Amino acid sequence: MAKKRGQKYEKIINAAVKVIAENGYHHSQVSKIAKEAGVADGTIYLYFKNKEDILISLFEEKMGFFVDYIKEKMESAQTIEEKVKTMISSHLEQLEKDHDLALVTQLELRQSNISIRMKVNEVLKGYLSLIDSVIEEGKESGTFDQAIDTRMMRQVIFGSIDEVVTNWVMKEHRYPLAPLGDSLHAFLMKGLLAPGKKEEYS
Amino acid sequence: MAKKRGQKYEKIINAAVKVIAENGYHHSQVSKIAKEAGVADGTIYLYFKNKEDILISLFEEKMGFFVDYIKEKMESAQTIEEKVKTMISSHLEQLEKDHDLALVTQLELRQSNISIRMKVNEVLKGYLSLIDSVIEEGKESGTFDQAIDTRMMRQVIFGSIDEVVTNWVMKEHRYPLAPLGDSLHAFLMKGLLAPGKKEEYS
Amino acid sequence: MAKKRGQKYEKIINAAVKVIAENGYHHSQVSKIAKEAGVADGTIYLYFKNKEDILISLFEEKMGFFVDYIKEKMESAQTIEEKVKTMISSHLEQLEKDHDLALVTQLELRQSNISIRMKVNEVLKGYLSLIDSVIEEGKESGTFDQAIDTRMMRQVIFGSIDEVVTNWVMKEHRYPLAPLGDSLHAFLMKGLLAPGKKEEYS
Amino acid sequence: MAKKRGQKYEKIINAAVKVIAENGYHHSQVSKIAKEAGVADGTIYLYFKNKEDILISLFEEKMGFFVDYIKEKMESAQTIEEKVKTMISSHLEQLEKDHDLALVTQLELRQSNISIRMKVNEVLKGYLSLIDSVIEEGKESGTFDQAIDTRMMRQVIFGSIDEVVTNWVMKEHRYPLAPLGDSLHAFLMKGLLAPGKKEEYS
DNA sequence: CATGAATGAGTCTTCATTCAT
DNA sequence: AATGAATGAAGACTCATTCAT
Repeated sequence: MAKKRGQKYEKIINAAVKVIAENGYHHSQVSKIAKEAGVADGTIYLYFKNKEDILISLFEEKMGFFVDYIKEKMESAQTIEEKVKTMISSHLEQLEKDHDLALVTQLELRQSNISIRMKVNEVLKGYLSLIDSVIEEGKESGTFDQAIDTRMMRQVIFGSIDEVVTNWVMKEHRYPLAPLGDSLHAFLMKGLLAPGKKEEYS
Repeated sequence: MAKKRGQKYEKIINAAVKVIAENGYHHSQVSKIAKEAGVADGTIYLYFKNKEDILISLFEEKMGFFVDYIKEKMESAQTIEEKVKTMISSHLEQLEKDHDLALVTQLELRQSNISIRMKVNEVLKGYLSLIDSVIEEGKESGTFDQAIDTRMMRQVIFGSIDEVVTNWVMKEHRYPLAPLGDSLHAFLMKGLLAPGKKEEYS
Repeated sequence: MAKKRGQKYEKIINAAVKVIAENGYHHSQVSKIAKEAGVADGTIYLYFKNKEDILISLFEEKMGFFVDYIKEKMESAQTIEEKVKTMISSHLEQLEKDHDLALVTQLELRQSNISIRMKVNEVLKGYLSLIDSVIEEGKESGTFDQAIDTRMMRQVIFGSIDEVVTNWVMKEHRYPLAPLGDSLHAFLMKGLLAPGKKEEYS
Repeated sequence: MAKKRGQKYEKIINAAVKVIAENGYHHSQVSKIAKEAGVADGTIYLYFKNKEDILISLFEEKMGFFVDYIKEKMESAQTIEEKVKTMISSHLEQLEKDHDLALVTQLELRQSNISIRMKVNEVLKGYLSLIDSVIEEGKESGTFDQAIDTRMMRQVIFGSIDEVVTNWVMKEHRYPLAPLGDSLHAFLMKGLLAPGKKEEYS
């Protein structure tokens, strides 16, 4: 029933981002999104099952591109340290480039109900797996401390970056975000590096 | 008008935690909270200005006690490392003890509208200041790296702990939370310690 | 149960007039009247059956005095014309003296429900009978036209005075009310006088 | 947003008149009006901003037609006396024809809050201006007494007619209303005519 | 007599979703 | 495929009144 493509599909997703960024999650009615997209209310339901589906699709679409971009950037990284650095910097860069998207993913979409947030977490798994694989690779190559609990470390890494971005959004993007990537990276590396590697890194 | 104390005040707050934990934020009607508290709907409004006020008061009340408990525990800590360890462990312990409260603060209350979340952030500031003061103290005593950006580090610490707790709640408390405090502490310390202190600590 | 006298009874009535004049009928809660009267909410119910009873009693009390005053003034009138003139002037004078009361009787109390207004009409009957008796007297003495329908004339007289007062209240008492009594009287007399009496009067 | 026309618009207005006439102002819930109109509750809000808007629109719609009808009838009147007579008779005739409307405009709508009544007064101004223009015309043509205060006379005329109608409604339409128009007219004319005109008129 | 904390019935309005055209 | 008018369920809050003290 709901076609997950077509130019109107894209139009509606982008309209949703704009409307939510401008009006806030709770003031973003389907009719407002339809108007912004230039379609009739009913048309929304030819492309999306329901309102929840718009939000989840929005996140899938944008986050899919988001993760793909990070992966692509990381491919040119040589060392594991560079990979971590690239991951952090491309995470920050992308969100800094699109204020609306940052506002929607960091603040507005988190006001949605549990069922949407569970689906959002599903989408996030791709990114979390990427982080996991980097940590594992570092541990296997001996660069990272073998004793590290991968899951916990992934939560720390993601939680740290996420908190930094959220604070930046809540401060209404009043300072540049990307520069924070360096100190964030430096800090995380200190915690990640294997005992013998510390000096090298320093 | 709204009396911020009395046994009914407490009863209503605790009823709100239970009802929200059981039904989710969006299905927690005032009448349901009143019923759980064993009072009439109208009685709620003798103690709270409106529904929003219940949620903010809930957070203030519980988070006030939460931070006080952490502060008290930290008083018996001798070294700065111990302080950080105590902070993390008492943060985790408290939430592990009260599953309902953890669910409400980590997931449900974050679905509320911006105005509530702004107030919640105000309340959180007490805790964030505590983290700041610990970092500053560590930097001044030479235990922590002087180069550390306090604000960013506070975000990393809070974001890490918060993410760990949120994951635990989302996994429906299926594993013990407190034990994660040690590795979290170990990791954060590695990032915090001043260059010369790393060996000592190890 | 409800005692229709005592100093608190008077206090509550006067408080009601003040509260309604200041806040409007629909924003005059029983608790507000109680506070203004300096008594507890529950005390109101020792003197009045219910809220409706306060309003009716207010009207009875004030209108009783109002009609008594007019009657008294009319006693010293010699001719029937003077009686009419005195009736109109003392009607206007009394309301001009007490802006709060005028506001309450002309505007606010008319927002009450039908059952109150029916009771209010009962109270008004005393005044309407007075008007009737003056008309009848005029007709019997030959001063007024015998052909006049007493009921209709009473409605015209009361309706005219009432409309003039209401307009004055709605214009926020911005002009003196009493002076209008003369032209009102002159007009009504022209309509009332018997054919042969017109010249005399002029 | 609110479309001020369409057959549903009319349906809802007429349903409101009927429901208010039958149940009284304070027992006329929006859902009751919707049911009577044969539409869903929500449909009301496609045509009216809110409940208040229904009542104001009702008055505007009906009173607009009411005044237009009187104006039209008055056009065929030759003399100024005939104009006054026509004005009074068509005022009474219209309300006598529609008992529900009379009940709503004379009693029920006056129980509404100040903001509605202010708007109602705005609508009434059209009628009051009409009365004013007749009085002015009579004064200019020498038929009416030049000394007459137009504003006061308008209040007397409107107040008299209004009181006569209100009494008729409160007596539950138990007697015919229109016949009262003649004596009302006769009375008002006596008061209005210029000194020299009285004999002519008689 | 007096208090005032507690009660609980009652209603307007929003907005996601449908479906006849 | 697209429209947009119509639907109708759902919930926070007020305030007159009571009654234990």
